[in-house]
Amino acid sequence: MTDASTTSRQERKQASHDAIVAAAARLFRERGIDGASVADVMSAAGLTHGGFYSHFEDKSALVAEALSAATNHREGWIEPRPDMDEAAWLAWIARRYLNVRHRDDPADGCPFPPLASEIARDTVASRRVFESELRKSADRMAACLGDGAELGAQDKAYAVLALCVGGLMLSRAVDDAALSKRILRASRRLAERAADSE
Amino acid sequence: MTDASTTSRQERKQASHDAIVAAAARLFRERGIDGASVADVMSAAGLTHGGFYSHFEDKSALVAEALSAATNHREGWIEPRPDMDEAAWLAWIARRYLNVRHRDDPADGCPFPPLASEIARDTVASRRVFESELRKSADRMAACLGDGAELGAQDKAYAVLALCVGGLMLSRAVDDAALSKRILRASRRLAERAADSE
DNA sequence: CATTTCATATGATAGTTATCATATGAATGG
DNA sequence: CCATTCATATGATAACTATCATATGAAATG
Repeated sequence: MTDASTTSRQERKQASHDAIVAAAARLFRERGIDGASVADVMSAAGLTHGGFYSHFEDKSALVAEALSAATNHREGWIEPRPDMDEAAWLAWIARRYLNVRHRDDPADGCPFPPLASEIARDTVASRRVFESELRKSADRMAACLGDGAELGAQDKAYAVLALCVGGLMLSRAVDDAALSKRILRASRRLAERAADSE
Repeated sequence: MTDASTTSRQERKQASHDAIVAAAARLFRERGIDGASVADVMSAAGLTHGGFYSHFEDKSALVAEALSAATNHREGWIEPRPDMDEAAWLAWIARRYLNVRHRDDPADGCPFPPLASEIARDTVASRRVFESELRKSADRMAACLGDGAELGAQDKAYAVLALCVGGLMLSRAVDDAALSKRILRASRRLAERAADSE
């Protein structure tokens, strides 16, 4: 119960915990929640399946932590750019999100598009985490936007997030590369129109 | 091999086939593809699991047919309204889609939000069907829109679809009812801005 | 150094899954 | 009517799932 020497055992457990969450964050985004089993996650974390339940209550608890970890890891994607006006910033942020590199790398990308529909059917706890992470993203985005007559900065943020999430999802669900790019580009253009030019 | 009397056997098989597809279209939208087993679907269609493989090659073939059936069933949601100008039509169509009734009834709603992310990981065949159905929706929508300077009617259609799909998905993934409504409302407002007012 | 603790591994369990094989019984076609 | 076809039911299979129980071996403690 000493304090100064936080034991190596605790540290190792924490390291395992983090490895499990990191592996889950990648696998869930890549294959979906149902598509990645507990054993898959544990093995991707370099462990065996048995120890899982000494780290998490159940799979859904892991879902919540993994979702949180994935968004925190990507927190920086919404950045203020004082050199830009609102329209330019929207064009910039939309381009940062709606592009083929992001489309083709779900494991490292935004967790909202691949996970939102499964989270919608998951536990209340998971939905609360999703909500909290979405709020954070919207707040960060709103700080870069101005209030317009019909649409406040917060509202703009939620709408632009919806557009980004939907655009990326649709671009991943079609087969034709040209159409996929078209969806990305068209969504970027509409995002710019969230700006109020007064 | 007579023609006039299309035998009752064929008719019954077709009826069963249709019942399976209809049940799948509902269940997949409600629970996701992984969330509805072949046996679940067959039982919802009033049949037992065994006969499934005399109707479909495999589960993925059913996914493709169910997706197609669901979109065809909802084909009418995109309607021309010659009495409205572009902005009014966009406000009207967005309101028709982004509302709490639709949000709370996925089994009868648009299949894109609940299925897109799973389809993105499914077979090429499924993605082709998704693409084809998305194209149909976009074409119908584009016919009600005008070409603008930066955004053609088709592009507007894809962007508005992305916004609708994303907005509905996010509104389903959060727990707080007020936030959910806010997402719907904000997305509707942004949809109106797809209009070119010249 | 002996003992206890505990993180993880190994090994079950019960349930679910997609898929296949065979049985049944009604509709067909001679 | 008898023989055949065939849509569907019943029943099996092998793989996979989340979860739990116990074993093991290294670290912590006295």
